[in-house]
Amino acid sequence: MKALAAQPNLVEQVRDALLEEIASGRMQPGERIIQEQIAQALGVSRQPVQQALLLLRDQSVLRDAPGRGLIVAPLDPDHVRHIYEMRAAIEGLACRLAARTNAGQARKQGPALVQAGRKAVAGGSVAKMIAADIRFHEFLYGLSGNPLIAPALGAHLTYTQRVMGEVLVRDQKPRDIWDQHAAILQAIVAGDADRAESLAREHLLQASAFMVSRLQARHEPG
Amino acid sequence: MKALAAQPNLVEQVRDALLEEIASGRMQPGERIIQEQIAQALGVSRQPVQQALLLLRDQSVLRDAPGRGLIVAPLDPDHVRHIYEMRAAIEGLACRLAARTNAGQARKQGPALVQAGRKAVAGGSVAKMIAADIRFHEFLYGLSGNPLIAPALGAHLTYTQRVMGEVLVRDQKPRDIWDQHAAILQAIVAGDADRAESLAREHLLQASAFMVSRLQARHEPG
DNA sequence: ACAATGCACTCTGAATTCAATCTTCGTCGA
DNA sequence: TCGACGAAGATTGAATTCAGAGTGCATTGT
Repeated sequence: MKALAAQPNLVEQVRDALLEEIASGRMQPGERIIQEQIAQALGVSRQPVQQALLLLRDQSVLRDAPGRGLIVAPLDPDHVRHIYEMRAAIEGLACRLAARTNAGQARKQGPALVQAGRKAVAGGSVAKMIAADIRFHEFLYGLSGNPLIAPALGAHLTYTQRVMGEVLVRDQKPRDIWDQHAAILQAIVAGDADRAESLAREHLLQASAFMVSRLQARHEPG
Repeated sequence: MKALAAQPNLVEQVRDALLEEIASGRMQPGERIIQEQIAQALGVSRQPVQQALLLLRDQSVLRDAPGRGLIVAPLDPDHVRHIYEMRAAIEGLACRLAARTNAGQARKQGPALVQAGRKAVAGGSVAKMIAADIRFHEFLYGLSGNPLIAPALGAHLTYTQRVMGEVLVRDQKPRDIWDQHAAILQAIVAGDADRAESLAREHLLQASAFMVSRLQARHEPG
């Protein structure tokens, strides 16, 4: 018999709902968070809301605004740079580990993801491009065999998602990223750990430079 | 005027108290956590306790034990290995960044920490050795200029602290780690990012191998 | 004697209530 | 007219209460 999936508790549900709101842009950076509002909107009490907010604050998706509670963390270019630095380091590790221990699974499941990504780009929907990109990166985390990687990057990925949403809407050069993804995958399949790591790093550093410059361009003249 | 230190809220205090209990070994791995007990022991209600537990669970200091609440996460050798992999990647990044941007501060404040560490080793107190080690590593995080690094490793450091406590009590070869620390510092001061990164990685991979082997040796015959 | 069933107790997740703090708006005085 | 003081309102942190789920023990039947 199959274990029936215990529905996640309210805290998880609230957290996911908030992440969705933020990632989609329906909650703007800087926007103030009022527990009671969230609670009413979701039809729960303030208690699980408060706990979910605590978790999000701890992962700096939200930020303390002394005196006025919590706000959605702004899309600070510096912060974006910091996030990509972390991602470069950790995903580099993920690819190194994946190449060393999981080349087989990479060969089996990877190409489908790359293909899906290229299709999303061809389709032109920003949301789908972002979703495909994130799925690919999460796939890498899984391949690594180190269960600490995914949660460590979870919050940052959400943030990244927001940034990509902001940036890609009007400026899309996402074609080449799937070439890079394919190259990374190839290195993993080949079991070349050093190469997989350095490709992943380069990929993210490039993405970082791109995102930061776009964000700054958007802020300065604005 | 100095911002008067708002005393941390109860959640923080409870979390720190629990971390202290766990790190010191007064709470054993596998031991069950009962909210009401903690609350009474600390003289607060269950509410802040519950929130602190949530945070600790999210950082896998605690673990779900389905049906019986939360337990202190056991000292699993695999988990230790995973932690050190992460640390190697992230601290490698920290040292690279530090070398690139903060050599001056490293030169000014680093040597004192190394000296303090060597003194702690000479003194023979395990608690002080651990404290000095952690202070040095946190110093590195600060030098990096990336504020995401410290919180990302915070929980893992606590865990590491526990492991070191378990291991070092009866088996101490901690002399050379301060030579390694000194070498890392030197590379940072010299602004040699590549060298700083690779030294940091090596340092942690060695530490990992040491800790894991000791833990396994302790588990298998026991 | 052993296994299965039922009951009581414990514990957690969630809701509700309470108190303290911070903000903001209005008014008064210089 | 500008600034300071004060009161009212809003909002959060914390305590208390409530309900549901699970465990373990006792009891009963084979």
